[in-house]
Amino acid sequence: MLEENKVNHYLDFFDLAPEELMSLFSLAKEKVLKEGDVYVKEGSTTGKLAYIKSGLIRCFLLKENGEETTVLLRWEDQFFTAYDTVLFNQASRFTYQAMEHTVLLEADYQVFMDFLNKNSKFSKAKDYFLISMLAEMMERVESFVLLNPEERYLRLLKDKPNIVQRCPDKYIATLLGITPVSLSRIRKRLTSSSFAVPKK
Amino acid sequence: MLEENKVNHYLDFFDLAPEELMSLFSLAKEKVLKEGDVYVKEGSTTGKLAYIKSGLIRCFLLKENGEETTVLLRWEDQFFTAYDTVLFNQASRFTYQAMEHTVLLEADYQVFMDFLNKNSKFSKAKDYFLISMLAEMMERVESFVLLNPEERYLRLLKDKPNIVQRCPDKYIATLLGITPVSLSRIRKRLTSSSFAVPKK
DNA sequence: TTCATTAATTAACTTTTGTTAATTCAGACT
DNA sequence: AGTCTGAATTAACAAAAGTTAATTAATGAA
Repeated sequence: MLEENKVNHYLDFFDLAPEELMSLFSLAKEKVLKEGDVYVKEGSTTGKLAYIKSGLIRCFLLKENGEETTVLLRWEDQFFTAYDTVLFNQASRFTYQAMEHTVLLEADYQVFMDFLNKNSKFSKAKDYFLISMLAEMMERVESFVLLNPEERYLRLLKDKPNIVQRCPDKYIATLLGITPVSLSRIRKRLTSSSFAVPKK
Repeated sequence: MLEENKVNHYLDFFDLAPEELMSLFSLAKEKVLKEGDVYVKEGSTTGKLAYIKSGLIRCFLLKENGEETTVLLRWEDQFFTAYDTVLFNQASRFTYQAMEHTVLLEADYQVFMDFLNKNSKFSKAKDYFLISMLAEMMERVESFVLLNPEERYLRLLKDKPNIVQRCPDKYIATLLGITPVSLSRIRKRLTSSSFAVPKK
């Protein structure tokens, strides 16, 4: 289960009674991943909804040339799904891998949603995953049309300063839509312009 | 109202009875925009959900230097909202403008959602806007991390071939995260490599 | 501690994009 | 037809990013 302060946050946020929140959690089971473990493999069709209690998950595409492109990074207190399966109803083109020791609460997406649909008390909770994910993706799209690669890197540092210590640069680079070589140059430019670039 | 074939599509898609679908439409009213009309202005706090019966809407940010960056294009049969207001609960940073004669069905977002929440028959319809918007934004994010500007342009042409005739290049360019000059060069490169670039 | 492996940086070079400005093109209006 | 306006193209140059490969740094296992 969750810690006291997070439970209270969700009670408030979803506007639920404690028993109601408990009934939601009863649908989920805990899953522990160690660094490097694959949670969802390319080709998988398991429609899971997962909440990250702690840790870091990387969603990436393995290209024909053997290179990996990071599409998403999800960390503690965020939800995620293999969105190919849940949104597009197809086998996952992506692999979801733990970048560090990670603890998930996972539930079957459809079972969870059906449960939420049975009682309108849950309507707020039901929207939460979709809305928060959509909000984040909109911000991500904005960052691509409004910012250049250097600015996107700075924004990521602002959003999640310790990501640099938790995830290799080569994965961060492709997440930003650039190559690792280019990210290295950006870091150098920032350093030489007296910006405090986080050490690895 | 909608044409017969679209009504049938939504009855099927949302799994509703005709009367139920009608009750949804009764919440919306039609709004006609002519080319250049502003639908939502920067600073607005009206939380509307709109369905585009026909036409094309551009969502853009006006930057300090006077330049406009297109963040979204939405066309016929798509939903949209001033997402700043609905997702982030803040005044819109963006302006939504009709690029051509456009007919909308609009409803107050909160009134509409509250109505849908009252009856679980509507749960599928309720998710539809969020899921389809999220799916599209995920594809957009993918296009930025997996494709270069030329490939993003080609993908847009594939998704919506007539967009080139309906929207000036300078707006398409910023939507792709590049400058109008760069898009012009991409079009030239494609032409000279015997690709059939659509005429304006 | 040493060795092997992988990540990150640097270098050299090519390609693309950004920027600014000039030129050409197309549509709207008188 | 002629003029005006803004879009699109082109040009010229600077800046940044991609690519490939070499070098250095960091990490982990024996």
